Amino acid sequence: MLSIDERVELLMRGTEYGDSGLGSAMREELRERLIESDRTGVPLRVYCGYDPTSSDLHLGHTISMRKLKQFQDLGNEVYFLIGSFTSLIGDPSGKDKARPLVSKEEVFENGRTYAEQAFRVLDRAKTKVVYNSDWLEKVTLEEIFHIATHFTAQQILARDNFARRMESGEPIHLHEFFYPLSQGYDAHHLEADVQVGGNDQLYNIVTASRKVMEAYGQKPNIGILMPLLPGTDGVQKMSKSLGNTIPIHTNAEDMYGKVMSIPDATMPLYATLTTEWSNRELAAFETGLETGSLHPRDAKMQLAYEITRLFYGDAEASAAQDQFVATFQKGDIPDEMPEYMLEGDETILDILVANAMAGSKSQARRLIDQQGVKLDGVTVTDAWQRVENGGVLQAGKRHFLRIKKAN
RNA sequence: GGAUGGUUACCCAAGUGGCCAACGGGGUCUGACUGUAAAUCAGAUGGCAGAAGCCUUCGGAGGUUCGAAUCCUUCACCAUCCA
Repeated sequence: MLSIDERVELLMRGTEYGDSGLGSAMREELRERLIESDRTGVPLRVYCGYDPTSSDLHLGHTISMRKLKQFQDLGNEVYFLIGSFTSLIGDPSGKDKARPLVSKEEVFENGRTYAEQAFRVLDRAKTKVVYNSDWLEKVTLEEIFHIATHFTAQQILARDNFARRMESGEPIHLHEFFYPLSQGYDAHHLEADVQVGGNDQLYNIVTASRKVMEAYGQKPNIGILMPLLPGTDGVQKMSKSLGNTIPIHTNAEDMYGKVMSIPDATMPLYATLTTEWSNRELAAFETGLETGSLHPRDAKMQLAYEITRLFYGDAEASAAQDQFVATFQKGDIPDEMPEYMLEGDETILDILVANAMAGSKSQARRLIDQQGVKLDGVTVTDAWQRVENGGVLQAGKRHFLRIKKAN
């Protein structure tokens, strides 16, 4: 068993508060709560909420999940909360616009897949999956009033995203005010000792949740705030709506390739947040990059391998790596690719469309015009060319199709 | 309840009778260059059509006109401000 100090160090690793006072206050509370837990033998109750507004979890979500895993490995009780109620409101955090509302059916469908995907990181047997609609749906208006008396409009409007919207005349809907209160209610209901989340959750986790818990006479939860992971563009936060995600639910090749597509400057952040490298390995990685002793390409390959390995294991990760080297570094064709049986005398144009390598015939023509289509390595110039004897058709850099002749 | 503004392609946004398949930006795609990327440069970006050309699109429906994203009528939705 790790000492208290070691545990605090581990659990606070990678956190980001944007305010050193808050960070050290949280660290101190965590230490006290761990000591208390040791004394009483009651594990800490730790949770993180996920709003299932889209169907897939991505690498950004795994940051908080890895943190939950650390708590879990230390014997604490972990709740994976699915925001089946709160996602109907839409978290205004970090948003300059109100979120579009999602339907209830969608939310539950997504919630199910979330939990499944989460077990790629978390220990299934030790994780409790809960849905906040189970209790939030039953909260009475009276109770809402009771909670709301602890909040002021000024306080909420002072949050910079609301302030910006006030400034620019963007609408602020009243229901958005209730998001932080609902999240606070979750913490209260779960009697949470610790709540993990992205640092855009500062208000929800630290201010709102603690306020609500205090209103109920509970010990306020400790916030463990993690930085947000930028997407594959390296700039904006990873988010499905921006299309810059690395989904968990994919395959090893895709994951490896997507990690390889992040900009160089983003590598250290990814290494810190999404790998299980020790502090020492991490330091070696970073100094290697700084001093130039580690080639950025090789560094990124290490990173891509490590991230892929965590989800798919060594065998698949190294297969993905081999394939990546072959296709992108050597320009070979990959070993595996979809196949297509010739039916008659289809033209290349037809085949491209039939196999979704182009969205329409017009698109396929453009692709050919732009010299983006190759048959067995030879650039196709004639859209009406036939593929008599089969071969490998390539569209762009990464889409391949093995065409076979029917017998 | 009153006043005003708005609804244009994946997103933002220009266009206020013909030169509009619709400026510009973002995104995306392709090519070049690379270290795989990023950055940069070039091109493309509704559909059908081997060229010409045709068809569909500017919130919905109807109308005026030789001709409408642009004018009129009407419906729907959204927002801001003042009560």
